[in-house]
Amino acid sequence: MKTEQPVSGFQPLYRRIKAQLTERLSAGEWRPGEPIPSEIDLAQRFRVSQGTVRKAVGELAGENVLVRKQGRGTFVASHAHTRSQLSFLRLTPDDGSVEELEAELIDVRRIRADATSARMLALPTGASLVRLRRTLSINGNRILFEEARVSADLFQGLGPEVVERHRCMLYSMYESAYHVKIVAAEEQLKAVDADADIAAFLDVAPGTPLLLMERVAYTYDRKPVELRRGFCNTSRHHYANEIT
Amino acid sequence: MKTEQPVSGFQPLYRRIKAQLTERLSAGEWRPGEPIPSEIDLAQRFRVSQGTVRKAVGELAGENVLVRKQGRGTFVASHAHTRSQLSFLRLTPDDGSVEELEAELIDVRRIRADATSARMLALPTGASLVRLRRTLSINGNRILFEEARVSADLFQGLGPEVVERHRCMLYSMYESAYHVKIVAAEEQLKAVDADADIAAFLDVAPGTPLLLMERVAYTYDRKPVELRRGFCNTSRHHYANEIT
DNA sequence: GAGTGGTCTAGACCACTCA
DNA sequence: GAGTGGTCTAGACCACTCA
Repeated sequence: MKTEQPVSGFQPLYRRIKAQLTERLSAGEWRPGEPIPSEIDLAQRFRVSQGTVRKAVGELAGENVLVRKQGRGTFVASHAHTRSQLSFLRLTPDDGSVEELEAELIDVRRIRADATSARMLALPTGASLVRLRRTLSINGNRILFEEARVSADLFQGLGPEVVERHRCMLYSMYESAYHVKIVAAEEQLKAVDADADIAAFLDVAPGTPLLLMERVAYTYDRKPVELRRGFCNTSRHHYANEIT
Repeated sequence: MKTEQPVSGFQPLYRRIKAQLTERLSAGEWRPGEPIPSEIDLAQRFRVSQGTVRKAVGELAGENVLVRKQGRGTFVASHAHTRSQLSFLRLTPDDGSVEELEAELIDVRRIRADATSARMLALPTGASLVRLRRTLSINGNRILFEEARVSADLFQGLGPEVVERHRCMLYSMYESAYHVKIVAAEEQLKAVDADADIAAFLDVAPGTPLLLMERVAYTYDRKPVELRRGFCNTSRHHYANEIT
């Protein structure tokens, strides 16, 4: 029997259940890839009907936080178990699909957060960050240069070895090596000219138009944990988006 | 009591209800902006429980085909009634929001469908199309040049007068003047250099990097009805996208 | 065959809107 | 106060997976 009342505004029961599930996921009670208890079990624990649990789980499944598998159970979504490892990469060859994806690490360094990075990561200016740079090839064509920035505090000991060990799959690494699960992201896209450095990395002439992708990635409760900036050669590839 | 059985594979009842609702929407039984019958009413008509109707309506609401308003009813989504008239435009100023949106029509012409356009619109090559060109300004800055192509057969008599009369709000015009409701779209983005023509329209130097947006817009049952191609000056604006 | 999520029902009651 | 969508329950049964 729940005793607390919402301070203001109406919060349905299933949302409070959802909040409790999110809290437990965030605390690591159930790890990515693992099953959570069955709906009947959860209903008994929370002393609500199965329908109410289903509604809470349904919303989390809709947000790709949980994955339901009929006949098997409900699982914590995992970047390691995503079939393509590409769930957050919207780039596709103009003809055909992504058959092969290869990342080449350039470097991993400690840097100080500038004012903008700090604000976007909700850290103090000057906070210690880890900056990782790499290139990505799709089907053998190197088309993306990107850099990622994360808090050095949250990702202690993050260096080239850890990255290589996880085959450059960053979100999968964050999740298994640092227990930081990326659940959503916001991207802003622009068209820019390649400067000399990036042109060299992508084997194009300086001044070539590139698609600039800037991303903020969030963990549970919309806490920002990673900034990413990518430059993509879109001469034979495009960014695909569905609008509804 | 339903008698037909699915030919193969299991189709739950609520999906058949959903299909029937879609059919009626597509046939124009309920028009954009109008309410559909209440859930209790629909449940009686279809001889199912309210819960089953709710599930069908819920999926259509999730696809932005219907809009539920507690205490008032469920309405057919309408581009004319969307608050911002921008539901499909993902462009935002880097600082601030879209306060004012203004379109300037360039021309409206009949053209023949090239092989690609024809294929994407599921029409024969050489079919008659209407091509509309315009520029768009956000908060007084002209940042987008775009052209739209639709079947001349489906949009009979589409000329500059019709467009102007609807204040350049194309999807709203398709819906009210031609009973064609756009419900979804797919976009592909690239970075390109401005050619002389487009540079002139956007008041930029030729060679300026622009964001190219190519879109296929669909009506009910994923029937393609419009092709659009836009070139955006992203020096002070960006394309915003949410990834989950 | 046991266990899981998925569907469907009937019914009670709640939050909200509008006349 | 009538009517709408929104929540919640309890229970039956179905589709699917796996040992």
